Amino acid sequence: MALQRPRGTRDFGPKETAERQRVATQMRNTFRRFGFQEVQTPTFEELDLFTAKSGEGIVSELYDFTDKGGRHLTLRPELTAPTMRFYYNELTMEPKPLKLFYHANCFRYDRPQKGRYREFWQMGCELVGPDTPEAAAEVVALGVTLLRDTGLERLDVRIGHIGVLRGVLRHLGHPSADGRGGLMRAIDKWDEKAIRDGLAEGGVDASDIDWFLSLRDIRDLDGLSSALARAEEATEALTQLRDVVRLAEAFGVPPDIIQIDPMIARGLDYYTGIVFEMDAPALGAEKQLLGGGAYDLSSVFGGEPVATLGFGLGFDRTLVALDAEGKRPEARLGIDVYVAPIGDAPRERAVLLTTGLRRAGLIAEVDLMRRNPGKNLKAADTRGARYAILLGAREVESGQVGIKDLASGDQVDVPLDRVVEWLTERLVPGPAAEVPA
RNA sequence: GCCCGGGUAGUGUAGCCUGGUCAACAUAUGGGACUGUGGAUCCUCUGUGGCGGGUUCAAAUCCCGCCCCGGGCCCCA
Repeated sequence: MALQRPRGTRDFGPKETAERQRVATQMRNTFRRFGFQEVQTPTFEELDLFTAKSGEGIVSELYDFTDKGGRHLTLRPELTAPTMRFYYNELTMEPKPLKLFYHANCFRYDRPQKGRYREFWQMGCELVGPDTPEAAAEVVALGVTLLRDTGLERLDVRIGHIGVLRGVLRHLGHPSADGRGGLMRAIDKWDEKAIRDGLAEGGVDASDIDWFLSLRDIRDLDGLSSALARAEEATEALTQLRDVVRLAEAFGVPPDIIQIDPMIARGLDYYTGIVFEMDAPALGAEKQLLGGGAYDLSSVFGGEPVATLGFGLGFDRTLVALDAEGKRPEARLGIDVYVAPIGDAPRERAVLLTTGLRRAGLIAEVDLMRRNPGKNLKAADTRGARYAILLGAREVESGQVGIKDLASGDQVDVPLDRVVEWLTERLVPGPAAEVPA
């Protein structure tokens, strides 16, 4: 084959498409139960949208291009920036809280790995307006509910607050206390050497550096409070973090899966408060499923500052995690009924019958290949049909057709004008009818 | 960008180390026979070495480059 699909992209067959669709539908329903509404934005955007948000450095990982009008564009690498662009363009006067979610394909020029593709699907949401612990807690709970409702059992949730980290740095007199620059990245990756170097450059003495490094191992709120008693600069953020965790439990998050992680920095400049990440321990190197927090992109868009919370979720990776746990839904692609004419004479009658079945809402197929009865039964079986209808000249004559239950092999005669009724009674709701929309 | 392992009909495998007797087996699909239930059975067509180069009398087999897949590093807005 000379023509191949591009690296890092995938084709999805009927079965896989149905399975993905089913998980997606499940997730959409969860978003809706939390009061979020789905939006769509363009597949490509102005290049500047993403460089303004994330810096020039990201261009090497973008599918950017120049169109025939000389515009610098790029396929979207993520959906937060487009959604917030949409907000600042057209939605600023919508009633608050504004709850938006999305599910769409994104593109990054990366080295493909397990659960990581050049074209991938992201789900996510933005909650615009409220700056309260309830809002943050609801978003965290939404993320957890979303993943657990798919059937995923093992999930690690780590939650922190940028203000805690910044408060500590301010307490230590470090100039990166606004949360910018290489030190934050070193903390996010927890590169001890780089952290030591970074803190020392900022004039932090050795004993304080050791104290800072020791904070990472504290994974509960009480322990953190006593450890940070000396750093008043972090107190307010710590109080907020405590409120959010408490409320998240009230919003339905099982208490035992939350870990406090004061050192989540998300490697980004625009986070302002609560930050969180969720991992599937069943996965290897690419185990992070979801990440988000409270942020402010108003400077990028030049609009009024507005409190915003959101997260992005790797949809493909979530499916890999479900596979790893053996929880991926099995899609059934079967049809309800297969109509097999016997001989050429009743062919049109068979088509008319099929039309009637379809109008009644059944998934019905009729033989298109003029097979003999034996081959047709096999074909019906291959297509996963629950029933086959045998319709020959004799049946047309007597006004009865044979309906064969393909699982049991039992066959009964049913009057032609009662076929739809007979099948509908037995098939709705049947397994084949559960095939997701 | 780096390291490791792979790539044989649509699918699943065998052969590779030790070059020739090799392109095979299963299954699936298409066509046909059996003339109305044969979901069977039988016959049969099609289809294969990722791509390119090298070594050799001879390459699926050995060597090199590239492409793609998988695992890991880096990155991950």
